[in-house]
Amino acid sequence: MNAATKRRRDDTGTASLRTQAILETAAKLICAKGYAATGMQEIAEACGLTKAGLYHYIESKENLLLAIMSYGMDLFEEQVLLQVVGIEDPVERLKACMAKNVTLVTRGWSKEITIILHEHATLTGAAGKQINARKKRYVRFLESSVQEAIDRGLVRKVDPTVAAYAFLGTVLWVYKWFLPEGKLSDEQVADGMIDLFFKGLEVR
Amino acid sequence: MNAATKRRRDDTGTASLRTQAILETAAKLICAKGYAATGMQEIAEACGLTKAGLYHYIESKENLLLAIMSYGMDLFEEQVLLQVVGIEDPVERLKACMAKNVTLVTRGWSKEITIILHEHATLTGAAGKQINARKKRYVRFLESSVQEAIDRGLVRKVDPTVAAYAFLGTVLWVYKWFLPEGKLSDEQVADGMIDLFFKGLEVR
Amino acid sequence: MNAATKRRRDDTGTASLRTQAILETAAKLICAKGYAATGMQEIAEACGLTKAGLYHYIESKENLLLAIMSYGMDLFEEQVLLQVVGIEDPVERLKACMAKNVTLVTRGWSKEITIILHEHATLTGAAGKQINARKKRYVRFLESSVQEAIDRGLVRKVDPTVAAYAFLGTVLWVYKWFLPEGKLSDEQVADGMIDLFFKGLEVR
Amino acid sequence: MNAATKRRRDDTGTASLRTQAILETAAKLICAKGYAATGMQEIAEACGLTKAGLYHYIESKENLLLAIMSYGMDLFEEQVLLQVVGIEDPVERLKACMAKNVTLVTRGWSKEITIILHEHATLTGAAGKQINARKKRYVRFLESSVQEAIDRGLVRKVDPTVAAYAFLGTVLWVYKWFLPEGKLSDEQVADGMIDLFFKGLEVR
DNA sequence: TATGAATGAGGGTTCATTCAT
DNA sequence: TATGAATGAACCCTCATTCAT
Repeated sequence: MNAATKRRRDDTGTASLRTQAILETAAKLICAKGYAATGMQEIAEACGLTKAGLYHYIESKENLLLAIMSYGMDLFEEQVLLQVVGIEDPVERLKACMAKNVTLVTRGWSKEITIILHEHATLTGAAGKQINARKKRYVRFLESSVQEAIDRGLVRKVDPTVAAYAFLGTVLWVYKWFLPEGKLSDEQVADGMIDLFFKGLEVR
Repeated sequence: MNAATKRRRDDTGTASLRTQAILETAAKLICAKGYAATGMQEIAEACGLTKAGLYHYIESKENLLLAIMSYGMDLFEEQVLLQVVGIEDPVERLKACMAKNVTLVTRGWSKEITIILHEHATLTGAAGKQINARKKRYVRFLESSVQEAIDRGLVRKVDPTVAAYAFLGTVLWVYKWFLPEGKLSDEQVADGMIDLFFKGLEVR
Repeated sequence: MNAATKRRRDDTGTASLRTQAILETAAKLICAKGYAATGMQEIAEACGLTKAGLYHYIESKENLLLAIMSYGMDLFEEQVLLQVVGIEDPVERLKACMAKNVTLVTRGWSKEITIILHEHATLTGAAGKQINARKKRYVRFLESSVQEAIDRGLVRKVDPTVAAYAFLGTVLWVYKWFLPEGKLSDEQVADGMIDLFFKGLEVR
Repeated sequence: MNAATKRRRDDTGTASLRTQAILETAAKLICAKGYAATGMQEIAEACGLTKAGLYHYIESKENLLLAIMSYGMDLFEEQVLLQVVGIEDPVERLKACMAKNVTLVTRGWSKEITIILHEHATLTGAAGKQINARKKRYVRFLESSVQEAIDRGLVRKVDPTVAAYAFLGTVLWVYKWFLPEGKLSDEQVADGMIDLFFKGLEVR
């Protein structure tokens, strides 16, 4: 129960400023090169530390990834879920959610989100379960919002699971191709996708 | 530059039967564990070869991945693109394309497709460009089909690029969550997604 | 079931000539500096190999120690136990055993024996159990020989366990102080200890 | 060369109360896991200190081992040698010595003794010489006691060196196998060994 | 075609130790 | 006295690759 332990992390909870900076740096690298292809050496150097020095702030490489992903999930929940759960109309809720979600992915802000998406099978064991549980919660939220909309007669009778995953695919695939300097602005993408997802491609 | 090299493959062209079998085996492993996490040792063993023996059939690990991906693209083009390019009605063409594409992902057939999707940033340099060019061709095909449908007044005026990537997200994200033994059959997923993508979520 | 596995070791069984040489070299180093203080680097260098090359012959450092100890136990059983188990008179048997045992320790032959004695608590888990079981067999052999001698009225009524461990202490402690070039020859030590152990220190 | 150093210890001389407690704690760990396998981190933690804090009390890990061993030798000399040097009859002296020595090893009291015995080759250089010199003194004491007994006609004519090392082997090997909760009490072991060593195994 | 042997580079991690505060 | 931060060196081990046979 010494000070070091206290200040560092309470298991993926809040971290010291320095630790936060390290997570940030590590996320940038892992996002760019992939988890497996990014060495601790490299991360340490990017942090202005030696490999050994880096280990004052993290427990292991795996744990570092978990911390990054946890932070990413925090970010997502704060910037997406928390912003929309209060919306009463389930269709408006889903539309707002899609907008927030696309923006989160398109804005350069969040390498963490990209990492969560790309390294979806990297973490195994307890750590993997921890992250997957939080992802699952999002799927459930989407499913139940769709179901609620169906019950209210606001949307057509579709399978909520298929709809949820179609929603996610539409929104998250973006990380694979979107370029901030490309011909499409993030708003164009968000608006276009909402329009498509809710109104469909075909003429009415 | 020995005889073996000459006979082997003309760089992602047709391969000998034995080489084909090796690609198959390697794909299974890489699909299951990821490229970086799959060792040459492991691959060699699974092929009933020693590491050194394996190198008679492939040039390098990177090249092996390229070969797998190229084969995956062949497969995709043969089983998806080739089946639908002939369809005159652009909407029917896109619907058939989506059906074929979802099926390709859901059916266990093609670990190669999964690898192409997951390792989308692993290959760098010339090899990466080669694959990306073929992917781009698919995007262009989707975009122009959408544009054609718009021109004919069959679908609403949407941004063809956004539509193409929404199409892709909807269809390809499936590899991240679909389980063959899950509660949804592959047909349910394909039909559900076509329905959603073309008719939209909201009531008309 | 490839050739490599076949030729190498059938789990601490017979080893290839090269492997034998490596065990020999490693034993010399570990004997001199202790297991924990001897690096794989060092061992590899002494074998004229790189670290990576060394790993073609061994599985791990722990396994290397196990192999050395197993070989030492083989040596011991062959040069001590096997030579004396056939002797009918239990007292003569124990005397011969002591002679052989002292010689084994004093002769420079066997760094392996020294390692077994010194690193008696280093190996844990299954490997440790394996070696300990063989040691225990030796203790049992001594105990039952003593008991047999008591039953025949050849030796005084003493606790066989105490006698067995006194025997072992007398004989094995030698490894801690004996120097081949010292003032005492190995025969003097062996004879002196047999005399002492069986006749006792005090005048009769 | 700060104030702390000055006050601390005059190299294996008397230590402050706090230092004593640290030696005690460190000895417990080193005894249980071995010198090489015990980390400074671990020791510091067990002392309720950080690694850096620990270094206010010790100079180095090697020096810590020396201090423990020195303290062990103090203990031994006080509890064994000092208790028996005054005994006039050399045979009684040796018997008492054996009794005290066995007890010292069997009683859990002294991890330090176990460390001295087990890590007999760990300390090198000046530190190693220092401890070995004290050990040698014990051997000389045993040798001369035996010689004295021979001169007085109390024991048979044996080589005093062999007798001394047989004595030590008998008595010290105990640390390798004795368990406080085993079937033999420490008194049984001590009595049995004295009986054996002085009267011999064979019937008279 | 296929092998065992071998390697250089690097993997993540831990070590005892130092030092400004 | 005691700390957190930091380090260089070393830890055991695995990697993709090469090459004589």
